[in-house]
Amino acid sequence: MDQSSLSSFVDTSLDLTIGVTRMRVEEDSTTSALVDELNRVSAENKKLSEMLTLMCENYNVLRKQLMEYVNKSNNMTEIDQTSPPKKRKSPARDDAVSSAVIGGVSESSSTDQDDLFLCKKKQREETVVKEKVSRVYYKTEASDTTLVVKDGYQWRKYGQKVTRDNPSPRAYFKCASAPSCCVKKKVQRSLEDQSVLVATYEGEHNHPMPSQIDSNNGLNRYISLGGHTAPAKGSSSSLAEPVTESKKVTSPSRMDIPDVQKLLVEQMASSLTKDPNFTAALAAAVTGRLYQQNQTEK
DNA sequence: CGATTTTGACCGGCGC
DNA sequence: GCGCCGGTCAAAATCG
Repeated sequence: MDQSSLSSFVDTSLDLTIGVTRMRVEEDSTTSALVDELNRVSAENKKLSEMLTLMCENYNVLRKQLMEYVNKSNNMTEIDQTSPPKKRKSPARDDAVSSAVIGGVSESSSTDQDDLFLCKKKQREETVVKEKVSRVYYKTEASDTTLVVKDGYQWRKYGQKVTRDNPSPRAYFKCASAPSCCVKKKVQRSLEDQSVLVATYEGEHNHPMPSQIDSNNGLNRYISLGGHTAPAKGSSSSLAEPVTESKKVTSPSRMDIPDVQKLLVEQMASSLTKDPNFTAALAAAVTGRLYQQNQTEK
């Protein structure tokens, strides 16, 4: 992904928090000061508009790339489905459902138990052969010791381990939103920045997000969808590469493109609206525009 | 009292 | 074959 194309809308830290109050000019202030102020506001307003335009363009480019990527992934799925599974012996009970559909969103009259069998079977094969793995960074309070990431889905924790490469414990979650959904995620604090939670998602949800509100109102601040890039450092307002990095996208269930787009838009919007610099600049720009209109009407 | 979390035990892969 | 390590299981503890 082209980093440079993204960097343009990353930095919203322009000092655009102009003194709006300054516009409440006292009556005895000179006209030239007013004109200067107006010019400045207009210039900044223009700059903001350009930033917004650029951001929209970048978003469109990203969306296009995502679409292409998803399409490519789907093609790969069809190819990979012919490849033989690797080792790892299956449990005995798997034989009972060996004729079941593996891969693909198997639809059917299968019972919940069958779903679980399939789920486990699929899961095992996916971990070896094909798996969609994405990594997401979340900003949290450094003092927050919980490994909870509010991403809109419901998760059930089934384990916690301290790994060798990172002293902070890694928590293991399974999707609890739907019984037949076997998406897993691992959450661990970043080695480099303890205030950043690294969530690694495996698999794809085969159901809609139960609560999209939660994903925006969560305690954790979303930083990026990204691959192996380092988590954003320093300013918490940084927005890293908004790309879902996947190792091999060949898991059976197809990605729901509208959902992904929606999620992407929500996450971008959430990141922007939570950025104090951006909101301040936006407020200043809107106020400036209103003020400008008032002046022209007079 | 059911649902959820915690945590030690267990399992399988992998490198030596 | 052995030990290490990551991942999962499941009984116990905790919570609402």
